Parts: sequence; structure tokens; C-alpha cells
Amino acid sequence: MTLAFSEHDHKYCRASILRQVEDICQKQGLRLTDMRKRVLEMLLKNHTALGAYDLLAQLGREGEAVQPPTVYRALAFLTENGFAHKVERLNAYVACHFPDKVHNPGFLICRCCKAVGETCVVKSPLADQGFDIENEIMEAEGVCENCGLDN
Amino acid sequence: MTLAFSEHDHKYCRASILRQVEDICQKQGLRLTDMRKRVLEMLLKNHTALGAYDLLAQLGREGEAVQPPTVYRALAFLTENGFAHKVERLNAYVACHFPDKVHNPGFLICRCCKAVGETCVVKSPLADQGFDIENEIMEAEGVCENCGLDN
DNA sequence: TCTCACTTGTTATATTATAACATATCATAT
DNA sequence: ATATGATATGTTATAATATAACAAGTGAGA
Repeated sequence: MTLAFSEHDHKYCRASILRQVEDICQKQGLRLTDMRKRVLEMLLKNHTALGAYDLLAQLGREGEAVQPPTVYRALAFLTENGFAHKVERLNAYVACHFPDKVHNPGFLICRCCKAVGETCVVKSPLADQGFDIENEIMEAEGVCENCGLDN
Repeated sequence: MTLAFSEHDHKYCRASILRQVEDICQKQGLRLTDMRKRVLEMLLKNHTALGAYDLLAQLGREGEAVQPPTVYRALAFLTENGFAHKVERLNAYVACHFPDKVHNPGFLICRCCKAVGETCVVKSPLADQGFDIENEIMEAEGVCENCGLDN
């Protein structure tokens, strides 16, 4: 059962991940600038994925007239440092649930409630003698436990 | 070792897959129209993924002034029926290597030669009690055997 | 305080994909 | 063989996602 689909104190969840990211940035001399932090906080709001233009619009609503490159740069920083991931099937982004672990993310995407659960994939099912895998994504779509009960 | 990275008689490989698709269409009453077949043949040319606009341009070069929806419709037919897959990380499309098997595709993408190998993933590493997985993709990037030897 | 690296602003445009409606084609029933 | 309805394609326009290129601002250490 992944975090996104289980009841939990999300306020704490959010704060805890943000704290972890801040710590890592501190330690590694990475600059979690205001813009980067705001984008991360938006992604942490809930367990759904947000598109770059959703983020853009939200910043707009908050009074920041920001252009696409600004958002994409923040996302680039977050994804390159493992603080967020792109969900390729959705062309959208999520905050990483395990910012302190180097890992390949595996996503469970609920097509009902749109929540996205993340798991750390440790052993690649694609491992193939001869092919040197550098990184890997897994994205499953389906119906989460909560939505499955509802029908 | 997947097909795409091993030496093989690609002329035969191509023809064999096309034949399989034709048979399946025959049996299932699916119409492999000229446009659909041409797009599939282009995807079968080699083991790299092609973008929709690559296909469009190639059709253009062959004298067919075709618009995007035409290509996307052909791709929709091919992917919906399991004759091709979209490689999400590349926003590009490949012919399926196993058109006769219902499966979730796993891709090995070589960042050197751009070849894409396909495997049938049978057991999901994301399987999670409670979440009902309907379909799943896996895409690994790295260096294939042939390119790894070259450096 | 200078300087250099890094970050963000700004403008323009590239790339990927789809909506909506018109026309053509095909399979089959008559 | 032809009318009919379903399926496929043509056509125009536009949406959605992403990046290039250059200017300006900011911050940490020399």
C-alpha cells in the first residue's frame, strides 16, 4: 500500500518531505530558491500530478506573472536532484516521496481519483545481460483501493 | 538479449511481424488500410522509435501530403490494437515485436544508437495489494551491448 | 566591492497532439 | 448494382507541452 492511497496526516507528510529536501540542499550546497521551493510546495499539496502549465497558472493566480521557462527550470532543478519526478504518461510532475533515496520511481496512477502513488523500484524487471541500464521508469495505470471500493 | 540489439535478418524480422499483423487483422476483422500499413512499415524499417512528425515528413517525401491527424489516427489504430507502442520518454512510436501476445511492453532505450528493444513484461514489480493495475509501461534508458563495446 | 557562477526574466518559437466538421471509402443487405 | 450505414481519411484550425536564445538580476566568495 503506497502512501498516496492510504489515509495519512498529509500536512505532516508534506512538511516532512519539504524538510528533507531542505536538509539535502543544505548539505549538498544546492540552492532551494524561492521559485523552486514554491513549485515543490505546489507539488506537495496533494498526491496528484500537476502539469507545468497548471503550476504556471497557479503562480499566476498567486500574483506572480511567470513565463513557461521559469517553471520548467524549477522543474528541471527538482527532477535533476531527485526532489520531483515527471510522470511521462501524464506529462505531469509529482514531488518525490523518497527524496533521500537514490532510486528509480515506480508510479501507480489511479484513473479515477488521479492520485499517483510512488514506490522505490529496487530490482529491474528489464535487467538484460549486455544492456547497461542507467535509469528506468515504471508507470502503471489502474484503480486504487479507495476508488475500487466505491463502485 | 532482446531482438533489437542482436544481429538478425531484419528483412525477415520485418516481414514476419507484418505478416503476423495482417493475419491478426484478417482474423479479427480489423482493417489494415493502406495508410495504417504504411505507417506500420515505416515503424518496422529499423529498431528505432519514430515521432509522429517524422512519419509525417517521411510520407511527405514519398509524395503524400498528409496532415497530423491522419498520422495520429493510424498510430491510434496501431497502438490500440497492440501493433505498435508509444515510448513515452521519447514521445515516439515503435512497432510491437510481439503483436500476437497481449502484454505490457518493457523498453530498453539505447542512448547511443537510439535502438529500442522490447520485452514482454509478465510480472509487475509494482503489484500492490489493493491497487488494480490495468496496464503498465516500463522504459529503461542506457547503453546497449553493441554501443557499450565501442567505447 | 569585484567578479563569476548561477538564477530568473523575456520574447519568440519548436514540438507534440487533438477538436471539429467535411468528404470519401468499404462491407453488406437488398 | 446500388443504397445504406459504419468506418476511415481529408482539412482547417488550434491546444498543450516544451525549449532556444539572450538580457538582466542575485548571491557567495575572492
